[in-house]
Amino acid sequence: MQTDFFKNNTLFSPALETSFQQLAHMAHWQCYKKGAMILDHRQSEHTFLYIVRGWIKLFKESADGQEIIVNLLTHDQYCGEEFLSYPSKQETYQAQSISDLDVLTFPIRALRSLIASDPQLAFSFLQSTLQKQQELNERIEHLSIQNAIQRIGCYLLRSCDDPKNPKTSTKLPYHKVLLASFLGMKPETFSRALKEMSKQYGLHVQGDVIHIPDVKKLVGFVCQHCSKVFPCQPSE
Amino acid sequence: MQTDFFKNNTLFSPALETSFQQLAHMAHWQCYKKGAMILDHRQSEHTFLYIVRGWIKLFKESADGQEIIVNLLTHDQYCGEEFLSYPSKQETYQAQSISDLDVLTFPIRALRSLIASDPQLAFSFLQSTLQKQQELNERIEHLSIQNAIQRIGCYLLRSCDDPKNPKTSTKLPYHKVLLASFLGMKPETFSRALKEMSKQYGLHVQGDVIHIPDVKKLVGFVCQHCSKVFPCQPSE
DNA sequence: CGAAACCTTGACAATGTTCAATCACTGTGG
DNA sequence: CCACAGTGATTGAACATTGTCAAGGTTTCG
Repeated sequence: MQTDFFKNNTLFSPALETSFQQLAHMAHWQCYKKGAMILDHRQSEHTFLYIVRGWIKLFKESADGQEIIVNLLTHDQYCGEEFLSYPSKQETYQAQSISDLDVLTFPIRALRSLIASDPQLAFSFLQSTLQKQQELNERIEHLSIQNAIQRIGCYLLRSCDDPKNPKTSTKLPYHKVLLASFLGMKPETFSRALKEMSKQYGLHVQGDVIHIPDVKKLVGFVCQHCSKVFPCQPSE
Repeated sequence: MQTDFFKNNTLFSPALETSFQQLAHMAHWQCYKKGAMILDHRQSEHTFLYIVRGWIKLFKESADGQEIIVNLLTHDQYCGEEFLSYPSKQETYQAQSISDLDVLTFPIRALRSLIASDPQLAFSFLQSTLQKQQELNERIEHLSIQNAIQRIGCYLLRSCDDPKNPKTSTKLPYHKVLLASFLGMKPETFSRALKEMSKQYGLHVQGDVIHIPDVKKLVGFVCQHCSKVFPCQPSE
């Protein structure tokens, strides 16, 4: 494994010069096909996973056997950082690829000691974690106060190709079932909400490609209960 | 300000010996009455706030003027850590005391440079942030899959006096309106849910004191969709 | 004491879920 | 290449949950 990858990466590049060799040494590059199990509960506890290409699904099972989607992650996102804290009372999960996938895996213990010895790397992880925390706070806000249509609309607006254009479009990166679950609703609700949005806001849905002909109109409904207004600047 | 406080504190105690003086120097001890405004948007961006005694409410306003509860925090919890990242794209908020209150305030810039220079303190903040992240993940899980009764039940079970006892009780630390909003529901829904829980699970509600006569029975309903079972160990 | 905030309740509307049926799409083996 | 199984997506109807609005009771605090 080359050190170049780490030197050109937002998360790792602030590290001390001496740390790059160690990172390159502990990381393992792995490739998977779509649908492969990447981590089980036991493995997740010992693995920091950095995604280079593709998508993964993090999930758990509820007491009554339902699958709970924890997160959906893509390139330059990662998971397992929670196990850097020690002793860890964090929850484990399972990871599965939902597309062809390239990842880097790091043994958590080795990464933990490196971070503890490299203040610059520690600070970079802290910054990145705070950023992630912000995203979680947004998800909580949305689940608390937005209805299904608003949550979907918010997702579409944030993932659209050209936010500045008055009309734009976007392509869902994975199945609607997954997205529905990630947004905290049932697939049927998701389907009906999309249909309703077509009627109300002229959305054009063709498979996984969605065209938004009037961004402003959609924003007017989607962002009304939120603390921010698209393109998601604080509303005050 | 004495250094003793920091040396006996989970978050700060791992710091380098030389950092304690600086912490003591930059921190300001402040006391407020119930209902005081602690931080406005502008101030929140520059302040790390550590609560010594009492409760605060963090909140924002939505585009349509509703109050959004971001968090409710009490002693040994803190806010403002998100502004340690720099340049910060984090969202600001307002803070108000909801009880008599003692806090420590830190100017964020000074704290940021101290953390950047003290690897042990940086690592401690990273650990603490990861812990907080875990809690946010739990809130998301609960908002996604639990109904109103389950969310309330989960809150009551986690805050009850004696989790091991088959019967126990708890006292709400603040108004029901706040708790309802924190749990993502309307006050009316909260009120009706408590009533329903009295009927179904024998809860006895007297003002802000709630008695749970049969913990096991309540757990059977509350924890069924969750990935953990009371006292909140992973269910697998 | 009286005002204001908090809390509860009822009637009703809006939203979301469940269950079952159907259709569309994809990949596999004959 | 086609038949077919399996998954994903949509739809309808019945139902459950939550929100809204209005009214009235209760508590708190100056």
